[in-house]
Amino acid sequence: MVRKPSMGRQKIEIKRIEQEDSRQVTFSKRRAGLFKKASELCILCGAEIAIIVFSPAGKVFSFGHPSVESVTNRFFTRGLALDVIGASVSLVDTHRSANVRELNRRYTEALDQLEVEKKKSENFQEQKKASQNHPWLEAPVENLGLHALEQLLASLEDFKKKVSNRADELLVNASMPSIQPFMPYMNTLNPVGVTDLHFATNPNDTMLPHGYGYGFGFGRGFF
Amino acid sequence: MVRKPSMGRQKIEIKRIEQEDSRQVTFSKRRAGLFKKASELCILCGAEIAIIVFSPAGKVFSFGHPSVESVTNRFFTRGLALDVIGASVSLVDTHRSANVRELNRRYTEALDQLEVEKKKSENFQEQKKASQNHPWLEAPVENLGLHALEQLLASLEDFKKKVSNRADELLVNASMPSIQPFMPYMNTLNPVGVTDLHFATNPNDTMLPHGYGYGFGFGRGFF
DNA sequence: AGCTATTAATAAGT
DNA sequence: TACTTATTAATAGCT
Repeated sequence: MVRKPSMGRQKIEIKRIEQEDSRQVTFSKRRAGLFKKASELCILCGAEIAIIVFSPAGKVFSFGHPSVESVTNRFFTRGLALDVIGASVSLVDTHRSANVRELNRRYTEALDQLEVEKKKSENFQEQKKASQNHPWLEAPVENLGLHALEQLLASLEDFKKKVSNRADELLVNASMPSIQPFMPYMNTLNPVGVTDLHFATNPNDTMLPHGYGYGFGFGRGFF
Repeated sequence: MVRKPSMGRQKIEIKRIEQEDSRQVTFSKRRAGLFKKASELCILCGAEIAIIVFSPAGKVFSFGHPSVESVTNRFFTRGLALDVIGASVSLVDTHRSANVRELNRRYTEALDQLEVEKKKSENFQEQKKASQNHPWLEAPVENLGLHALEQLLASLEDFKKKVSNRADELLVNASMPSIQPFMPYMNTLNPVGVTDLHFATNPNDTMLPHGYGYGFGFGRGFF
């Protein structure tokens, strides 16, 4: 047999793949990889995970352990006590109203807290603006002794950590799209899903290609 | 220095990790890995992804591009014609459900925002504490954008050189007693940190831990 | 939190 | 779409 001189895996930059074919291949491979990782995380750590993936073409794929619905329901009703949730399932109007009132109360409460926190941050920002220009960078190093230099370097190290933390913060929290207009339903076309039925995972997971109309109202039955 | 003969990565079976501590660590590492993979898939292929993860302790983490809300809405309304949605329940019920859903969404949103704000405050407190010895190091890092941070790091680098030169002077002129405590700082101060700013995560994603200490029955424990 | 030795994932090529 | 292979990326076990 003649050996094939494969280039093997090459390093790639994480940016949009322009080549259509490669993009599709990469999508398939990586989606499979993602679901596998999720599955492993569930098994290894007992986590509950829901993943929904729309391909650029609009195909849907989902992974859920124990199921997408259970996890999303839990997510969207989080913060509500069990009795509240349980009561809501009854679908009795009276209870539903009570649940809505409770939810509303908590929402108001959260907004109040948010107000307080924002004020804190504002205060903080104003305090800091005074030193905006970093005048300490012009510090008279020439006059310092070795010991002082050591301390200075220690402080610089702390400062560098702050900068790193800030960078992390930006990367993680940067643009929380939280406050944005409610997404209209049906704003995208939904083509037909493809096959991805075989996958070595826990049978208790759901890992599905979609394309067949599949509807249970968002959060319905819980309020 | 004697080097440590780390065992390196070992092959593991994919089954529940019984050891509590290891499970925690693995959960954190792999959750991070999962979100990173998701982020890359979004960027590389233009996919839209929502991930919701509940740790065994009940803590929630989510990833969303463009947001968990938009993806889940798209998912749960997929394949349902508008009239079907309307017909499934009475008009009144439908509208009420929509309102409750919206309320719930805003509540969730508010909790997320709160999360971010609290983190900011925490960061602030830590910085305040850290910079007490050198109050002049108190710069408004938390107000800076990535670009500003890069500039700041550049300045920091210049400053570090000044400090280094000064240290060299002292060490050359004096009889070298305390080189040891000095060097470690030099290493950590190296401005390679600038590269950290370019982590390839799309700022349009949301990647959040949830529910720190809000006493809704979640968020306790280490996960 | 960091650090390696390894395993696991995967970009290209077929 | 599936298989192969050379590499890169993720991470298990320690500190």
